[in-house]
Amino acid sequence: MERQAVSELNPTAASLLGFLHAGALSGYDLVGVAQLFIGDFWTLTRSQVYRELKALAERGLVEAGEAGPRARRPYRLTEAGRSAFAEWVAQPPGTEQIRYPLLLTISFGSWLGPKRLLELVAEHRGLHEERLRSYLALDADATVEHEPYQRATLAFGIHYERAVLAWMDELPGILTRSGPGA
Amino acid sequence: MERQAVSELNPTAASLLGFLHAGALSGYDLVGVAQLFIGDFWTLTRSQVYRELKALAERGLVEAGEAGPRARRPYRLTEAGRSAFAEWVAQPPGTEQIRYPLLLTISFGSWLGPKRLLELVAEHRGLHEERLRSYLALDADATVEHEPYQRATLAFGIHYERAVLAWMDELPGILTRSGPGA
DNA sequence: AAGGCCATGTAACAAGTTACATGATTAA
DNA sequence: TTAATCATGTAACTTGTTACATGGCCTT
Repeated sequence: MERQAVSELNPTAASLLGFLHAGALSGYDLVGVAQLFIGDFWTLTRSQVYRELKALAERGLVEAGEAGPRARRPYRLTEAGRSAFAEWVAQPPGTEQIRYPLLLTISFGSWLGPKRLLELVAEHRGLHEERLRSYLALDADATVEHEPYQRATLAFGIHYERAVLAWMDELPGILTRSGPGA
Repeated sequence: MERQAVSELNPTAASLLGFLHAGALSGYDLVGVAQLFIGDFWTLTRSQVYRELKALAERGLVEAGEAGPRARRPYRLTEAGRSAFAEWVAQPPGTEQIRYPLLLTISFGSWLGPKRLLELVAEHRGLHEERLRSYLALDADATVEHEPYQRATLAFGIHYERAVLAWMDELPGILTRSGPGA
């Protein structure tokens, strides 16, 4: 059954190893860093991070240092961790996953009717506008030295948010044919 | 603590109830229907479906009929299930979740360099082209009577795939400044 | 020096995935 | 009529989420 070929890593764990290249960090810090750098397209929570750190420590890919104030425990990358990460990052990434509850609701839109649906969409629209604005600001901000890789992921966000907004803009036309609902 | 207010439903379970409005279906059938109608923006697996059906049956929201051939057990919506669904569908949907491993890899792109990254992107590109093609075909196909709600979700897919492709097209420009890698 | 807030972590539960099991059909 | 295939489901494990616990830090 081979529980673990050589060093199978899930993407979340691998990302943690990636961030630890910059120096030892506590679980709490890692959550912050991860949310900042990959949070827009890779959700993770604190509990996950702590669990992964514990598992990584058991596998010898990280080492916990002595606890500081507030039980803060810094984790340091080991050599094994370094090479496990290198192995992971070289692998072809899998396909994306999207879970969009608004689309579900629209799928079952016949229970609500176009009017109510468009209200719901309008509520979401603001969020997407705001995200786009913040992405564009980041993109324009020359003082933040983005390395090209961050620019690349940022560009994705910009394209994505624009697509969502464009889609929302054409929804009234799609939904209001064949009789108004509710 | 209130384990379950009146009829808390997760979106997956709610969708199953939604599909059961059209008549009794087995778990297997439900997987098929769901994959067809919402599979592009809401992943679900067989095991999940069976588990949810069992849970829904325990809560009286569906009823299992007698097993047919191959242990096929059809589930029928109850009145309670009907109203639980109605309640769910009326609620404002949550925000979307995206998990895109390719973006993760790009985030850690400094370990690979632009050349290798662009190869990875090229591999993914085909998939997105194909999805876009199939969406456009569906959209153009007038023989398939789409109700507007399906058109609406389809339109999302089209915008999304176009955005991904456009993003991929501008990646070489973003990544190849500041020295070629690998 | 007391009260409230915030950093840090854990535990319990829910949802998602992978691998396996079994019995009907179908085709050779 | 046996072997192959496929429909249907279950079990075991991994990942993700929510709620809670604790104790240092800051403010008054």
